[in-house]
Amino acid sequence: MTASDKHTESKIFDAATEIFEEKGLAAARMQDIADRAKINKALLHYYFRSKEKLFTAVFDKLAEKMFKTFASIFEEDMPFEEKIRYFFREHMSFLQKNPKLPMFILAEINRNPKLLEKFLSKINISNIKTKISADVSTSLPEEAIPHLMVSIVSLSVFPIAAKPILKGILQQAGIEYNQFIKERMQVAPDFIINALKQYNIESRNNPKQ
Amino acid sequence: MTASDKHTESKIFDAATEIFEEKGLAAARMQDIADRAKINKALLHYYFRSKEKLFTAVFDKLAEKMFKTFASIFEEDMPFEEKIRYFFREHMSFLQKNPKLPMFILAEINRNPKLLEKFLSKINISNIKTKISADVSTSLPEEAIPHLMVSIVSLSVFPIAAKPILKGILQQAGIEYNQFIKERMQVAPDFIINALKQYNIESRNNPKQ
DNA sequence: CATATATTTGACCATATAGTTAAACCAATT
DNA sequence: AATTGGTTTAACTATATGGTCAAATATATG
Repeated sequence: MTASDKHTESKIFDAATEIFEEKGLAAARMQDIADRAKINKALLHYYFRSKEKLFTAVFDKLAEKMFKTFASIFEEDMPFEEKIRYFFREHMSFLQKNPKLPMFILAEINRNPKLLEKFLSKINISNIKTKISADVSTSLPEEAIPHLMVSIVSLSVFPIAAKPILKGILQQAGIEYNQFIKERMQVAPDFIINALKQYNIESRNNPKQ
Repeated sequence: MTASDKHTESKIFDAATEIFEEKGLAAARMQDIADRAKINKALLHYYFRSKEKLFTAVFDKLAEKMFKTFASIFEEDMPFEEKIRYFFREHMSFLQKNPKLPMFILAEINRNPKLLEKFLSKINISNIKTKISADVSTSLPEEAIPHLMVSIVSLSVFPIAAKPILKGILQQAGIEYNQFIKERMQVAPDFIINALKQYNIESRNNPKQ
């Protein structure tokens, strides 16, 4: 048993991850995966019975990886503002290192919503709402929490998911994409915190009831 | 020549639009398109020489449709706040009627960035920056304009592009997706305007130089 | 060492799929 | 009615692709 032999399964898995992330399920070719893993195509079917099974293995791993990064909003014990800033730093630098990840997850779930079910069961929404609610209870009504969450995710994920388009447009404006994303780690939390502060001010001037 | 004969080409085009939007280039099948158009597969090749050509025709039309909806930010002659609200109403109700559109464009450009070039040449970035800049010149420094633009697009497009995921998560929280999007037409512009107001307040308290 | 077990490969197979072709059909023109 | 030109179809081809298999090779075990 040579050194490389032992990792055959993980070599295949890694190659499959690259190909699937790049091309998506439909455009990915088993032969391409075999080539990238530098093994015979039949070995793919020896370790993973079918393309579908191999894809599911890869997707589950990547979806796990993706959803995990959202946890940092909830786990850390810090003031709300600091938490938002922390989240954007952590989350966006993670995404910058895995730029294909969000688009892959979005596109594949879009084409097969069944892929989502496994992960939905792991998420406890009301728990999340409660935690965020505690953070911003002084400034936001309960109903606004889901909107705040969606805004946070939109502002962090979209600029990465739309990388090729954004990169192209920024280029025309003489702006470097990676630098722009770096700035966003600061700009986006500022934006959110400002919006909430302003809300606070307005609700103090016009209190409900 | 019967009534339906005349529309063969557009029947094919419409069917292709549906299939491509739903499945993407790689997963779309010429046979499926023919079936949906209720014609023979050979007719596809009679009117559009190849799958690639048919796809390009469809993509160009849809990309045009997509990018056009952003124009409303720039063309209308109204105060900035009103313009933002107008944009979210127009843009998001358009997207709600075409929910597959943003994901289709994003995914296909992601897999083949060459598709972008044709449209980049049509966009005059500095012109757009100038227009927005004039709107918000009192409250925002020049460098912040691209970030504002990206935030606006993120907040409007992402919740539609991520529809299947968002719908699933909202369902768990007992929230109806379409109602949520309707609310967002109001919530998102509020959010943006609040953020800018607050920025204004802070920069007045801490003026540069 | 001999036997069993797991891994790897090259050569296949069946099917799906984009694309082609030649003939049929239809509608207008003379 | 015959001719012409555009349209439509059924049948077909070539190739790509996921998947299989039996033989070969390596590895572990008695």
